[in-house]
Amino acid sequence: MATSAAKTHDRAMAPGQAGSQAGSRTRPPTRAKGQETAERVRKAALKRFAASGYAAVSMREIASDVGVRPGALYNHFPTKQDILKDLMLSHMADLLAAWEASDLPGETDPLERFVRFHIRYHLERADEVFISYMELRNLEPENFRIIEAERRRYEALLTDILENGRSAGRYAAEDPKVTTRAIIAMLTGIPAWYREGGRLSERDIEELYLDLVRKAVAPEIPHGDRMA
Amino acid sequence: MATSAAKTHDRAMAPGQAGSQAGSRTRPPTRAKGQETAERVRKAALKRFAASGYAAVSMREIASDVGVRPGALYNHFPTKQDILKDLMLSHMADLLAAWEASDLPGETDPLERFVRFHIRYHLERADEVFISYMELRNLEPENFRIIEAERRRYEALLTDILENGRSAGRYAAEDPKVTTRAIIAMLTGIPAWYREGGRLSERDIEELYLDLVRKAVAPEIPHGDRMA
Amino acid sequence: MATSAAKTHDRAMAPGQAGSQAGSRTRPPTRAKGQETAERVRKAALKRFAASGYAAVSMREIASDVGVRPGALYNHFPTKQDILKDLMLSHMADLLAAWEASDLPGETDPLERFVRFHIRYHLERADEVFISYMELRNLEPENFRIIEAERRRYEALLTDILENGRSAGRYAAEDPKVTTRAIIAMLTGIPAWYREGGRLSERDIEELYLDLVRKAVAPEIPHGDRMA
Amino acid sequence: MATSAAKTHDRAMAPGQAGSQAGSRTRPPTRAKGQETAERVRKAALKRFAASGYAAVSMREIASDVGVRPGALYNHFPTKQDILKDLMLSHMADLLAAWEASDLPGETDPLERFVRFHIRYHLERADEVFISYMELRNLEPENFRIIEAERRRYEALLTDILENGRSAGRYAAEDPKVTTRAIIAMLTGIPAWYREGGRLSERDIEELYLDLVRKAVAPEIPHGDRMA
DNA sequence: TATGAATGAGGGTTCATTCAT
DNA sequence: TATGAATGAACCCTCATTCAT
Repeated sequence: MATSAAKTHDRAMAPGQAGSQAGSRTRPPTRAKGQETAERVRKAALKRFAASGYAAVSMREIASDVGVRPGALYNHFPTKQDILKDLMLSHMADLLAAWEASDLPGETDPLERFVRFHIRYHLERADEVFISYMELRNLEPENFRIIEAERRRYEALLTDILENGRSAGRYAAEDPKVTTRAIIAMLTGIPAWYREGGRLSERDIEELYLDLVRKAVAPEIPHGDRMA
Repeated sequence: MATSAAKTHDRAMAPGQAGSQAGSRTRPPTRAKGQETAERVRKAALKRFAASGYAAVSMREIASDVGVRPGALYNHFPTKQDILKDLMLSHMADLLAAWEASDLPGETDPLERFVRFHIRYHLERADEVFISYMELRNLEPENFRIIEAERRRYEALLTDILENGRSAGRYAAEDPKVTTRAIIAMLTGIPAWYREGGRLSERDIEELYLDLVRKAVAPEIPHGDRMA
Repeated sequence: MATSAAKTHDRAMAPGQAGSQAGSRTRPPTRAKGQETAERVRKAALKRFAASGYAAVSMREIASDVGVRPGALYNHFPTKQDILKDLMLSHMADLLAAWEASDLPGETDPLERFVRFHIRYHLERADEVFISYMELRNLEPENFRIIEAERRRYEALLTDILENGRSAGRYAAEDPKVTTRAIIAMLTGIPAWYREGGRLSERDIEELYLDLVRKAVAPEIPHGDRMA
Repeated sequence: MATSAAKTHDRAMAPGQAGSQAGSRTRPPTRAKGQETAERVRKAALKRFAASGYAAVSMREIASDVGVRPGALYNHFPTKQDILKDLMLSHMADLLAAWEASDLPGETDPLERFVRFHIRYHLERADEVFISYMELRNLEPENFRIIEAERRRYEALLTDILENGRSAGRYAAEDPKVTTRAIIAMLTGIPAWYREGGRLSERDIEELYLDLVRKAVAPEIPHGDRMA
């Protein structure tokens, strides 16, 4: 599946990303054991940040989850902030890479592709998504800028789709930028309430939201039933 | 205006609510000076919580904003958690009261009324709205339950509208509960990016989102232009 | 005695000094109990810094000496550095104030007055003197500048004496600035080895050093006994 | 030059000394590369200790200066304390060896020889001298005793000179031990303020201090100009 | 109603050192 | 001989909160 490829890709990139943060006291782990520990740190921090919020999570808690003393974390990440940065950067990189790799077979409408991709990815990676929205304000300014740029890149994908669709007469989003935000907000809200095993399957959700989105940007308003 | 009536109402209730929580060690302040201080605490906490998140804000910061020593805060709120609870409870009470009071003149379609009300209220009270979404996880369980109940009451307003509209054949939301969440997520996302004085006025936003919502729940898809 | 007056003076000044360090989170203690604690902190820190050096002393140790939890220290001094600064500033202020107040009865020669004053004061306040020489490098740059200026003021006292004495033909210090440093280094070295109750009394020391200093700056070398 | 011979001598002895300290877990390095690294460690530690003080310098900083990971330091010195001990022992050995080797041509007065030697050596090896005075208290008791013994040996050189000179009627130091300390304190203070390229050359300093010392211990006080 | 002073817990981070590789 | 990874202790400091005044 697309996203698992992305996951592999991401982890393959990670050392490069970490290496690019010049001046940090902590080199990225190079030995197998260190790489494993670093990955466990990422996973523990992700879970904790998603559950309690960055500010409410202590390095001691993360260390305890990982099964290591607090000081050992600093062999892998120079600061707590860097763990957050790493998680958010990886997430955005994964997300964009997964989009590139997502070529749902038999689908031709790009809007449908985007909606399905977004829902699936966001349900699958709920924690990453969650902290990427919630912890933006806990990023230091420079990190914030980087993440914001990635986010805009992602949103531009949908804006392009809407604009192209409008030129082609397929959709009628009056203001593609606003519509982009509206659709993304709508879709991104799903993981906040969706629970597996509930009344609706993931596919049900996809269909329902796809229908809402399609109609919202449909080129024409049906005959006599405008409201008000 | 509707909301100012609500505000009065809310403030009148708030001490009573606080007093009713069993075990509260702090008497509600009764003198004018104390009420003023309490209000300044609420305002300072609101700004800070919205800007940095509950966990990242210290009582010292709030006290400093208010112009008082930390210890003095405890004459007005028994704990930091109670400040958060107070803000969120007031917000939900205000929101529902404002809805009751909102009778936009000349409007007849309830969905339009809801959309316009929600956008206006959420842009006007962006900080309250923001913390009400962001700080849910920092509420103690009982407080969380109370807030969640209020939130569901508010969402039920829209669900009812959608269900009634469907019965009447005016809208065609296949799954009104899901559609409610979709619409509310969409609308609630606005304050995250909307800036006064930007390209679009608040009224422009209202029209654009109203159009999206109307079409999304429109009863029929026009003739031959389905996507794909 | 001169120095006890100075001590009183110093403590009377201290709040003013502390108050002048704008922006610090910690106000100088205002209530009697707080003033007492602050004084105990100063004393404990002085002893510890003199014994082990600033860098090797922990706030925990100071707190423990004072009989208080570490956090309580921060009600009196914003940082560890501020304790050091306070000690060194007070010392220099005390020293200069004590010089002003030192009017040894019956003495007329200013060089003698200086030598006796310096030896007495430095033996009496050995800890303050010691940290003022040893911990200069642990002062933050601005604090360092302040202390250095005070030190130069003190040294200038002796330089003036030597220059005036040279004009008057009483002494023959060829280079009064260098001679100042030489004399002060010589005298300041005393507390490093002098122990009360040893072979020599404090007065013995005074006489011995006074003799060395007098001869060193004596205007003429006696007849034929130059060395070499 | 005298001191470079001493330097060679010292370095030749140092490993042996280190090896002779019972219980040392670290074999003295035998291969060329290790010896080089050990020397770089000494140099880096010397600079850092002189600049910031033993307690304020971390093994990580030293390792970083050397271009090596902290763990590698322990191949050369068993503990941080041993680096300090090594530096101070070497310094004292060097100093005494340099004195032995110092036979300034044409000089006959031993006091002049001592003064010139001391000033030159202390200006040339300012860092070693500095830490040997400043870091005494950071030596473990046994190391302290060793260093103190060496220091007394050095001071005894001057005391002997003064005593012999007094017997011979050349000088008149009333209390040779006190005078020794006075002179050494005076001379040792020079590197604290002397800067190359300043108003005075090293030779100027020598002459000025030599003059002060000579007069201070001159056998007679010139006729009528006693002070007071 | 507010303050100054304290507590006890815990925050992120650094430390000297060890040791398998 | 050097490294990467870990330990366990300690670092300075901040926290929410209490309480006598």
